[in-house]
Amino acid sequence: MTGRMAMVGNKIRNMEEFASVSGISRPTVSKYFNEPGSVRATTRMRIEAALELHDYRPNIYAMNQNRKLTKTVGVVVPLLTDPYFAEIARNLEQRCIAAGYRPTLFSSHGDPALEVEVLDTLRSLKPAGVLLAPLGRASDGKALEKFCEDVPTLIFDSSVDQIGLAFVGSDNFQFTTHITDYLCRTGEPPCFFEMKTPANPNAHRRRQSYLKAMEAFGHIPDVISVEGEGWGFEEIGLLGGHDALKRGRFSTNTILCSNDRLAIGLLTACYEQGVRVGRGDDCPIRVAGQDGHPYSRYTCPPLTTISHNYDAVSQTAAEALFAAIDGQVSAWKSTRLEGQLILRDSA
Amino acid sequence: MTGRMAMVGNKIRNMEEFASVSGISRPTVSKYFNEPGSVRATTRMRIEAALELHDYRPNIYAMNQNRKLTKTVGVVVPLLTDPYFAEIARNLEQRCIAAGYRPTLFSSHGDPALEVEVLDTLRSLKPAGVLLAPLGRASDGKALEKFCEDVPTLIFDSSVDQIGLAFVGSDNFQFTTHITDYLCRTGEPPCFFEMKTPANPNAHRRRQSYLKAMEAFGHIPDVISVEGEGWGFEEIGLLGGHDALKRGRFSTNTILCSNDRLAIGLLTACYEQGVRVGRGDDCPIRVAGQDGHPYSRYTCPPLTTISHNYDAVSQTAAEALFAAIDGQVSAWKSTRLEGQLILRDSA
DNA sequence: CTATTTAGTTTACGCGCGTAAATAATTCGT
DNA sequence: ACGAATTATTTACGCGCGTAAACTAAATAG
Repeated sequence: MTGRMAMVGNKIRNMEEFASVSGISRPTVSKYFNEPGSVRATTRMRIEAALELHDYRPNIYAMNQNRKLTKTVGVVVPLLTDPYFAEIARNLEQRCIAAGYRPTLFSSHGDPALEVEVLDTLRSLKPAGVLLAPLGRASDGKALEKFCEDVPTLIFDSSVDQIGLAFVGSDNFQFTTHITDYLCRTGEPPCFFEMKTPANPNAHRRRQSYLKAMEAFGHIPDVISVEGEGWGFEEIGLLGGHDALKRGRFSTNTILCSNDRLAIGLLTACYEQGVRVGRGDDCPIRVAGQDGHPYSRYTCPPLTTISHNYDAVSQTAAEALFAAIDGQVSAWKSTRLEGQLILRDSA
Repeated sequence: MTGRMAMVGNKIRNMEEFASVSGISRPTVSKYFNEPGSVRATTRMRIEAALELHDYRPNIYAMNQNRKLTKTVGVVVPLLTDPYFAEIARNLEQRCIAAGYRPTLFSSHGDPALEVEVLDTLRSLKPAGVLLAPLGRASDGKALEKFCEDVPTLIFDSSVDQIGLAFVGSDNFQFTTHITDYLCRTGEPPCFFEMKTPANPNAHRRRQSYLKAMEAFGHIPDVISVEGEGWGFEEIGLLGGHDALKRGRFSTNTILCSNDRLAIGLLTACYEQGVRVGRGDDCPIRVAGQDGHPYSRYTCPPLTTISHNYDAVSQTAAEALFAAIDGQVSAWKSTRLEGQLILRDSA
């Protein structure tokens, strides 16, 4: 229930009118809307009292026309239909609102051309800042770089060069090292299941990290790279999994997937071939993922994975952006947060 | 690759400047940006040639300030982290772009208060129209109705009274009747697994439809309503499923779930209790869902479901809205599209 | 080639608000 | 209670573009 009731019949058309009914001058009312704390408490209360009665809202187009920086914050993710990005976008959105910004959500839908268009649209919105998760490998690096010069942009999730204000994401080396370590300690050392041409640079880090970890533990690594383009990871995992299973491609009984969506597809392939997955003695293989995907709890068996710290990533990203918007200049830096191992039945 | 290159050094600051460098008067340039087809072909080409060289974009705030209706179209869904809504939002977004509108995406995040806030925000954006999927039962009906009076709004997915321009969604009666029929013909008649207090009115239609279908087939219905509030359907299905399995609550070997997300949770519960699901003789139960959730292909076993016709729903919804925006008045009507049975291994 | 239609140009105003400068009123410290 | 500091008011201008009116140039028809 908002407090708006008993509105007086005559609608307020603009700030001028609202100022007169509230008994405050227009410039002061203007100040109030741009920063409620910038007017005296008594004045603020009088304005808010008038607001209750007349439910006036300033015209956002007129507001933003002259302002150098708007209160808009753009949030861009590569693919909103991926629950991982949907979840982190939701998280960021709420932080923006809490900080007094107006978040606007965009998805590149896995398409580099669309990503550039989104950036163009965003530029014309004159946002105070942008939280951008690039497509990765497929991104138009030049376009991203140019955009970052024009608009205060914080890169998250997957880093592309050293652009923008800063980078915040997960420590993919720690992810893979940690879960590889776990798998080695609890059973056969894992082979690594991944896409041959991943869309995301994090995938490369994870493979490298797997190779390094296996070497450190004195095991022979085995990477299974499956075909498949685009962002339909589950389907790629399914098809690649079927193929690898049929050809006996897995050299150990433990499979570490490059990400959870791939693992979800692989689990389905295992199921369809009657291969029971889990850590029990009756299970011929174990499967683990990486990301802490919202659905990883509900796979069969529930997926052992190493999860992003969603809260910490989005909090760090949002706060870094807001600080930069507030003028706190600081050198570019990369923050990579550790993930948390989530032990479930699949491995 | 956009055609923008070789930009001249001096940046264009406004339409006045752009008009002069393109050799066209400002009012004509203004007409062009509002409707490229409204200027002569030769003029259009001259403007577009200048556009290649100078990459000017009109200030959208100044544009929208005076225009009665903007080119913005709001797309509102109850929960963007639900891949079903994410998918339909993506679909609608692309149709808006194709039709020359600027879609803006909003999620109510399952919160009625947020839904009202989204509507308020939307109102101040002066959108040409809105595609709104309400939260349902929890929505503030008064607020929705008032909003629909102010803004051309098309309701989709779940209908709330007879508000807005029209309603477009799926025919939930057909959904449940069809899949119930299938289940009855291929094995034991199903019992119905649902939430006791569903957030969405479609759930009520589905239960009623189940009851009616069972009666028509001469079977005794059995509805299992599980506890649980909110939008975490998988979790509710998981907990409710565990409970129902332990207590031997399912009266037949076939379970029809009110929706796919509930089914996903139930499948996990079955797995965790060692109950094999499928239509084979070795499987003690069958499970079916409803919605055609993007992940239903990847459950174990893959989920038999009845799928929304995503394309048809979004196309019908978008076209109805665009027609209304173009001034084609027509009486309120409700369009409910049939779903398609997707046979997989779970039932 | 002229009459007529169609499209572009000039000119001018207004939208709703940000914002600056000078001034007036209020608050606060002591 | 007084002067100093803070905050509000008055006045005025401009942002970038939509849009209307009167006019002029170009395209089209016959």
